[in-house]
Amino acid sequence: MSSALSSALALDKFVPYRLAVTAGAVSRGLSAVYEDRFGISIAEWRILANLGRFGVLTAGALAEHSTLDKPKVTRALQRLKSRRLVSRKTCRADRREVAITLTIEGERVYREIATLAQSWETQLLAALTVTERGVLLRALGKLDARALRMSETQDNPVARVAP
Amino acid sequence: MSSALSSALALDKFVPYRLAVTAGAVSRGLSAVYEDRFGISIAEWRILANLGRFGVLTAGALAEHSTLDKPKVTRALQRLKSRRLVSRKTCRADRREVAITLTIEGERVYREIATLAQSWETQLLAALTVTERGVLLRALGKLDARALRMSETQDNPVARVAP
DNA sequence: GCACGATAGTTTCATTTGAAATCAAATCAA
DNA sequence: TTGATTTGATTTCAAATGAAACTATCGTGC
Repeated sequence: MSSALSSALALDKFVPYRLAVTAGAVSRGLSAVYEDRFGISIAEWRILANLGRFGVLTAGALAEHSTLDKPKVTRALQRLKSRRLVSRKTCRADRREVAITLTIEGERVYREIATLAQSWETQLLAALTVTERGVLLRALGKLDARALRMSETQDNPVARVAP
Repeated sequence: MSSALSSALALDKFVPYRLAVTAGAVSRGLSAVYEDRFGISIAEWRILANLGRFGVLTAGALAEHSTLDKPKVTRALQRLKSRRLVSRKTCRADRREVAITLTIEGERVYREIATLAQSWETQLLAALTVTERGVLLRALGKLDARALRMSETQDNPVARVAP
């Protein structure tokens, strides 16, 4: 019935669209698990996760690792600080920087959520074969790198993407 | 140096995180291409794309197809309407529904962006082998379905995910 | 018919967002 | 030094967001 354009874009095979949809569904599904149980937002969880993984980080490093913008990091840290899950200390060497670490309580919460997140992921990945999981992760890495590279060269008229 | 927790979650292998990061990079990269050139937002493009693909759709169907919430659809439609890229008509059969179609100009813009988007995707996918592309799309589909299913059964204590 | 609840779409409003401005400290140049 | 510039982090503020309330219409039972 509905008169689609002859040369219409096949959205169901269009990778940017499919990525956005799946990432959204997965993100909402997982965050629901810890948001209502711990009152932790996605941004807050990303920060906890990176602190759990890397130990000490500055606010800027956190922004980079967790791909959050600076104001989001500042605000998430304020909430985490007020709940005593992280502690902040201006760096001796460069007093513009703030070193962030998990408190004991922060580590406890991190570990609880990490366990939950991991078992949620296990259930999710049960939908895939082992091979598919490997290819998926590798493909995501390649696409990520390529997308960033394309964005860079986009703004910069001198540089070109290699063929 | 940085004292990571012994049992830390390996973020670089954690699928929900990797999906979010890659989807974000790809989405930003692509939208930059049409946002500055056409002044079309992501939500607006999704609507154009679905109209281009399906011809006529109600606002509700658009929301479902494009995974946007209702207010977002309403507002995106207002902007598209004011730019005369879509036309609205209340349905004869059920006068609560509004049938949306692309105008001639809307079709033109749709086709232009679709062409751009497709060539952008081609450049992106050059990072992957043909096999990887296939596996990626299939995996995304499976993950999407599974994530939705897990979210449903989460809220509903009776249902359980099959093993 | 007329009340009832359900559904499509819009609007409201308190919250969230993020680009740009700001502040503070470090680094560079003269 | 001292002024100019850059960099890390925070704050501001206008715009976007989305849950809930609302409006309009539909279908159903009485």
